[in-house]
Amino acid sequence: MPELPEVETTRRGLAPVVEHRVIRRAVVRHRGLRMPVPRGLERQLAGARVAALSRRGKYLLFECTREHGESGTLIVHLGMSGRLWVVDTVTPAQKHDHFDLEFDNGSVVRLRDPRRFGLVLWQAGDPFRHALLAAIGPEPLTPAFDGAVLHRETRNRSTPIKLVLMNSHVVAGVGNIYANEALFRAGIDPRLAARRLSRARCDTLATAVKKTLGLAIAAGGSTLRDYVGGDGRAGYFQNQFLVYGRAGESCTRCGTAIRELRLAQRATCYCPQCQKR
DNA sequence: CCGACAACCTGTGAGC
DNA sequence: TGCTCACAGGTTGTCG
Repeated sequence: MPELPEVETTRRGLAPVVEHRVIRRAVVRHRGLRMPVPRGLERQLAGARVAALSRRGKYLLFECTREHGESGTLIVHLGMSGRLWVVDTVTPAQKHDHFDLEFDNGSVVRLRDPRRFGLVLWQAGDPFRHALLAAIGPEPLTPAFDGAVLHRETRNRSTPIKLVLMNSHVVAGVGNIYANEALFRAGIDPRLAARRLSRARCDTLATAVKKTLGLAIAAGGSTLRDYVGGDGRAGYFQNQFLVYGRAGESCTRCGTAIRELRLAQRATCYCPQCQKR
């Protein structure tokens, strides 16, 4: 999927189009996403104004208000293959276009998600009352995530450090690509048992996560297959990958061949020279 | 609580 | 060309 940088890129592309605009109608063509698209969502959205488009981890939050009645939030997650971008009302929906948000100015925000691991949900009132958002870990790009958090979260775990980074209850939004990249940047072997990470290396790793995500956002995210941001443009961070997808190629830092193995069925790429246990 | 694993679903590319 | 298999950016639920 889009990881945090791709979701943030999508958010930045969509925000100028949707913020302060009124939703004319919502169209649901397929309710069978990872969780069912709630019945009555179309009614909740029609006539509502999007006050703000925000993000929490990999979740996009369309914060909706209305003149009369309760405000609430449209929660969208892109799963593995979801894309959200702007079309116009005459653009025909294609096979995997499951959801549209049509605005009063004729812009249509369209969700395409072939694998249907994504989510389209509604939460009345405070969106963080939703169980999915309430359970999520700190935002990695804020001070709420740091070496101290990582240290605390790793003390009692024997699982590989990479899987802790990818655990959304520990830190929000870090997926497979950026976990690999951040561990390289921090010089840490992805297989290292989490509890064996020293306090100092927790600081290094937290910093590396922030750096990696920040650079990726600045590059507009990574374009794999046909991902595009909310403004329809491709990201280019994939050209800056240091280890991900580079098995057999030489390490940019030391020249050693990058290796690949599987952790929890996920491709794990690392430099055996630069990354230590 | 932790950890390993299957499950959800479709598309694509590699290998034969 | 076409078949089969492994794998792809994520997350949840189940079971030990």
